[in-house]
Amino acid sequence: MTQSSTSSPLHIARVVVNLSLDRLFDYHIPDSLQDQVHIGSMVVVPFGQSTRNAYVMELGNHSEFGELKDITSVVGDRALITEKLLELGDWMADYYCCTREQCIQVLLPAVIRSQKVKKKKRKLVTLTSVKTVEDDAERIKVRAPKQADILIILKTHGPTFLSDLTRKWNLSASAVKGLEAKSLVIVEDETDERNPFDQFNVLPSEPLALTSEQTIVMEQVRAAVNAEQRQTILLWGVTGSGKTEIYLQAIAMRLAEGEESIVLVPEIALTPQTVERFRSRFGDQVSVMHSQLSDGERFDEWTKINEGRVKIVVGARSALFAPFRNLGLIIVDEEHEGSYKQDKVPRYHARDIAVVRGKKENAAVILGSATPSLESFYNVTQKKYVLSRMMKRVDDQKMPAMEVVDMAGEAAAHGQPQIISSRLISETRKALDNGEQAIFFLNRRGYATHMQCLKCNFIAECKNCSMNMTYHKKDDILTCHICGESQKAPTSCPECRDPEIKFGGLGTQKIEAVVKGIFSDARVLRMDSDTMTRKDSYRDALGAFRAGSVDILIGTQMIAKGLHFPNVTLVGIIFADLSLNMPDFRAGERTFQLLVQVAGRAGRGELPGKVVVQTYTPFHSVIGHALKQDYQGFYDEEIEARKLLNMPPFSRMAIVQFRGESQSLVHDHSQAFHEFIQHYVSDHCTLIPPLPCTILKKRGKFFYQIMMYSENIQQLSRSLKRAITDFKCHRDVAISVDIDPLSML
DNA sequence: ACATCTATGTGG
DNA sequence: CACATAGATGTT
Repeated sequence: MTQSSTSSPLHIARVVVNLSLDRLFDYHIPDSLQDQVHIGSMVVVPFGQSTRNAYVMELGNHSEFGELKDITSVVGDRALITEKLLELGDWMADYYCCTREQCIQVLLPAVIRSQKVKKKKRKLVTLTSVKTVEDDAERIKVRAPKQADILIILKTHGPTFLSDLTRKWNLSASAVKGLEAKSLVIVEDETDERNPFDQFNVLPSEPLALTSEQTIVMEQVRAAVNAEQRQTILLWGVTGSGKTEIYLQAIAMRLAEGEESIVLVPEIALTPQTVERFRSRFGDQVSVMHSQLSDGERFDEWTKINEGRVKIVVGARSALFAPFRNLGLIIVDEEHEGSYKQDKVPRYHARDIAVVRGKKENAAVILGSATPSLESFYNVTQKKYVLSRMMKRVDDQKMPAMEVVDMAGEAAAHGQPQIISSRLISETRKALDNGEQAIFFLNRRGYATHMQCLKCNFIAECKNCSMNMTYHKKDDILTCHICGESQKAPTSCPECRDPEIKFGGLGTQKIEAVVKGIFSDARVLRMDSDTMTRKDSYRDALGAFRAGSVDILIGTQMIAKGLHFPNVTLVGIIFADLSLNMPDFRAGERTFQLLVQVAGRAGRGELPGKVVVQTYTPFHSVIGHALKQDYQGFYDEEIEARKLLNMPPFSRMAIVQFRGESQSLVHDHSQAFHEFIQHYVSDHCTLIPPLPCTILKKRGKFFYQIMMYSENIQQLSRSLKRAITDFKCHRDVAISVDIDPLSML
């Protein structure tokens, strides 16, 4: 229904109810609420027997329905979702094959939706009369000494929060009550904004002088912004080429025009270091959004943005939906990062949606990476994005020297497989002797990946998942990395009672033990999700490494990204084959990105860096390109392969997944759906019949999937939505759709 | 999601 | 027949 531009007020609101019905319902707007109901408002409506929250999608003055119920009330004093963001949500629901309500869940943070958190109110105690305070204190001293104390404190410190009086001065609230009764003080609610930066004192920073490469890129950014329809730039800059300074100056440029900016950073890279760079340049105009914020902090940050009190947001994936109204720029740093894809519905990719939001709100978009995703680089060749390149490190630092060690040869030489090669040992020794630091990378935590009985070949497997239990030596337990189930490690085989049990497969704990054995003089720190359990442990660990109280840092994913340590001269990649051998067409791409990113941690200061890559496939072309840091070479080869196999970006994918506790039921329904959907999709769509997922069973549920390929993903998505609505599925089988999946597991 | 309606099944 | 129970339908 189109909105008519009559002068008569619009009495009818079309809303989506906070249930996943994906339908619009009409309600009458009572006169009393007339000026409070806008598009994007959150309202309370009677629905069936109960009452529910709903979001206003459209306004009008005509309805197909006869009897309309009244909107009960409006939540908040202004629309909680901007019109543009609502449009974006609709677009996402269509594209990602999900309901509008599911998209609204990501547009509006849960703390805002639930309305459980309010602006924090604290009771502020103020003197009624400063002049007479001393006389008053003297007068009440005998009968109420505590009350007199309070008066003196208020005299010297001015208005004070009740909580501070009770905490710092150990005074009771009842004493304050007494004063209030005597009308000597007044107690009132004062909003107190939580400030996540309270503990930090940030020194201001000035824009840096740009290198010649950076100057050229800034010109391209300016051109992208000045274009009638603002453009998307792919900023391909090697590690250490100064991408962040580009971001900062681009933001400053928008700020000068009164426009807002969003900076997306992978969650794992959202360290205090990163935040500080933005805070030091833009101070209080920056808001930070990350998963560690408390509900209260998140509420305050969101409110600041919605009320226009900050102009810049730095945050992980969900910060893309910051409710700015005059957005000028979106930056997606490390755009190739898989963590931009949300793994629950709606399974959106923040980089792709950043480009869509940029289009809708005419904001420029900068996608930055040293190792762009195949999709993004392909989009450059298709003229969808503009390419900017920075091939030199600032200050003319050299790229680290990379060398490969053939672990098969190493094993032959020693008569058994080795964990740390002699080459890596000697390089580490050299670095340690020079007082330099080293990083060892292995993307797998735990001590051993499996526990096996040498006699009967029994392997400990999780009872909820089709997965081997990983051995963790520290607690002497076997644990499942999927469901977290753990048990005491047995001392003999649970099947045949044989005491000879073998622990096979490398994890970071094993590396730690081996490294400590070889370098008994070195201070070793392991960083993985097992050691980084406390809220601040990540910051503390990195602080210790920075301060030089750690020589060798061993870790998983979490040390691969964006860390900047000038004293690190050596990076050891323990087992490069790990990611290469994944059963996924993106394994090569991911390995290349990982190797180049990890290598980028070396030689970031005065000292040159060295990288040792250990692998059993030293002549694999992906490893070859990574050694030469040759992105273009890698891209050309990989894109050719994708073309031959008609894989993304040449075709687009959707995965339909079926899950349930009964394997046969799940299997049968996936078969039935495969039959069923034939009638819904066009000939251009390729259907792969249902297959059990790589990990068949997770948390007691079985998984089967149908893969679909098409040139036109939007059309495919729409057909899928219709098919799923029409398909009669058993209650105990759940269907979920992943559009543009990143992983096929 | 939840209430309500409808078609079908079961006992004896 | 009464009653139970699974599945479909509607909520403005």
